[in-house]
Amino acid sequence: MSQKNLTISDVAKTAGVSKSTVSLALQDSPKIKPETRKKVMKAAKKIGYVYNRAAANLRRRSSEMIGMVINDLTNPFFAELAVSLERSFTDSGYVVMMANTSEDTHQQDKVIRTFCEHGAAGILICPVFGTTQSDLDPHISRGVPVVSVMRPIDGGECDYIAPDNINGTLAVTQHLLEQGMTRLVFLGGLPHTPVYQQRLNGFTAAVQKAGIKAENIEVIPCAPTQEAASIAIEKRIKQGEPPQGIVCYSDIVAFGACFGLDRAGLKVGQNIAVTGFDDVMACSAFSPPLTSVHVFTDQLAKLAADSLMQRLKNTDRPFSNQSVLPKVIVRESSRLAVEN
Amino acid sequence: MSQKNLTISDVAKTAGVSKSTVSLALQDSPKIKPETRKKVMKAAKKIGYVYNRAAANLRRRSSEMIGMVINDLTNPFFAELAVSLERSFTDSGYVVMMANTSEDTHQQDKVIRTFCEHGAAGILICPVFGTTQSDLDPHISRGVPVVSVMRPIDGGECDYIAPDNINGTLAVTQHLLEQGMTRLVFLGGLPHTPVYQQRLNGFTAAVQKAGIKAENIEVIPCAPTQEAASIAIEKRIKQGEPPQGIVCYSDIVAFGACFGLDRAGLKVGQNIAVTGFDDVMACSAFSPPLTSVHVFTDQLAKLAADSLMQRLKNTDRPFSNQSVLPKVIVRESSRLAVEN
DNA sequence: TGACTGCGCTGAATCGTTCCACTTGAAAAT
DNA sequence: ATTTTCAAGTGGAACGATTCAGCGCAGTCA
Repeated sequence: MSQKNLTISDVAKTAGVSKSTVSLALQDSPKIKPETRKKVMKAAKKIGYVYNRAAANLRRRSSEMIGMVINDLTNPFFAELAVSLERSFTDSGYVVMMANTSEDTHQQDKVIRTFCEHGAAGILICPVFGTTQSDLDPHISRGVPVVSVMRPIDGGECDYIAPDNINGTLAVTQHLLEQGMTRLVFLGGLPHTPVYQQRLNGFTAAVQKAGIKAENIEVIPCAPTQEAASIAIEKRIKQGEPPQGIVCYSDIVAFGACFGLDRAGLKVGQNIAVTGFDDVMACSAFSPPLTSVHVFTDQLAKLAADSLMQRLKNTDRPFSNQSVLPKVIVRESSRLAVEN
Repeated sequence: MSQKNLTISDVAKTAGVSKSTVSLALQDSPKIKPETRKKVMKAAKKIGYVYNRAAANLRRRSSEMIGMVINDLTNPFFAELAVSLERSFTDSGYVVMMANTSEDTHQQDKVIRTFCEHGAAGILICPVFGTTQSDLDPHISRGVPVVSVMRPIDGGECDYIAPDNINGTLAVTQHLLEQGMTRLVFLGGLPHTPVYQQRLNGFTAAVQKAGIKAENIEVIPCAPTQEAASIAIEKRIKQGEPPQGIVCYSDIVAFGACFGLDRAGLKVGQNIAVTGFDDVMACSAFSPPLTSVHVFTDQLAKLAADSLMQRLKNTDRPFSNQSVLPKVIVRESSRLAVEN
């Protein structure tokens, strides 16, 4: 049955050299003559040898593997971010393994522990809301660095990379205000989360600066899902005079809002303006194309990956928070007909 | 600096027992008295010990880790499927590591190899279109089973699980025909792929059975993205009398089609019917809610996970193809106003 | 000729765990 | 009283790689 695993020794035997030579050859060591190396490679290919990285890492006491922990892969924004992150790491020669936590703390604990048990060199995490440093500690091997993206870790001894949420919603709200709108809604998001606070703060700052009267401003939180958002906005529209513009917590919320408004008989981009946040790919293909706050996902991913890789080289540098200034991308959903 | 890794021996020392005892205690062996076990656990927690699964797997020559290879995580359907699969495996006590290939064969080769190098017990793959068994072979360690989902592997020596694409589009096309429509379009998909062939075949079978004249049927392939679909359908509408119904290759295509139709001034669910395939979560929150072919993602995931786990127990059972009969979910996008 | 250099390779210890073969001490069976 | 059995735990050889000290050998130099 030859169930036996093929090892470096088997390669050595077929190539007629020693174990050590094979090992060095596989690592492209200059101590091995190119000719010998070729011979080794050929032997390896011939018998179908597959490197055992676990064994290597055991001896070498380090790895190139980084564990990526994502809160919700069914959210297009996080999926796009995850893909970007993965690319950043693999471009630098690291190996990425990914796991989804479905916004569940237990699942999150489990996957972090699993990654550490498998010898991850570092952890990149989009944490579940409310994650604290002491949630993570027991599962992380000593010395394994953590970098968090998008959401902070409470008491976190780690680097943290996120878009500048405040200035993002500030800018997009100003974009609506500049068109002369005076009755605005901030829609979506979970009130107890820091990201919500920041995005709402940006919105509030903009309307206050513009001197808008408080009674013309509404804040309608809801779960950041299409369904919740569409229901919430539909309900609001039924209750009375509609606002002129809706600044949404995220693109997903904005999509939901558009569907809800459509059902309520309002025309987004004509009777009413809607803006998103994140600028996922679907924004531009949407109808009407959705104005959104572009957060430079690729840039966030690159910063996050770089932070983690820096820290792998140099454990004891101070922790840093980095934020990326987003940019408003104006599309049709926020252009109103002149009248009304 | 105490950079030294904590091992089972350190735990043994603090607990005042032997290495072996700790190992057995961690595995909940009945050879260890509960009392001793408690003592060991306490010691482990106290010093912050983290199990080294790589070392264990090395010795034990097996693992509970399965590698999941996904072609495109930014596609909501595959993201939902991936999450479902992950849950199926973790529910059975397996550890899942995931990687995205972005529909790139090289990336796919790389992640498969990486999983094998890290000692994956099995591989679950949504392969890039066109993947053949001989693409995979060189990267897979001897005896590691592979299960593919959604898309077949050419010459594949593996189990294969997918929805019954033919009957899916057949049924949804019939749903349109039953409403008296006679001019239909099949939109989207890449012609050289098996999934496209099957879905188109189902469509064709339905219209033929209904005796629809060939000149009333159009097939418009395009990349299965929102953008491509919206452009393709918009162009088609400009060219002349619109069809009554559009059967789309996938939900993503259908979303794009709806946006394109909207821009072209047609009202989906009133002037024209649109149907999707996959029934992703966003279908029901869409406006109008999208009629789609529900493929029972959870069931597919469960079958796939079970197949892989079966094969891990019993290597030499014959390979099987399983398909799940989908179900048409009728929503507003396919209900036409009586007139027209 | 003998000492030295350095290239290319090898032998053996080691990483953290598992698990088989063994020990030990006490209780049960003869 | 002696043997047997058993429960609970220990010792140490693997697992498949890395890595370092060292070895033979050819070439160089004085």
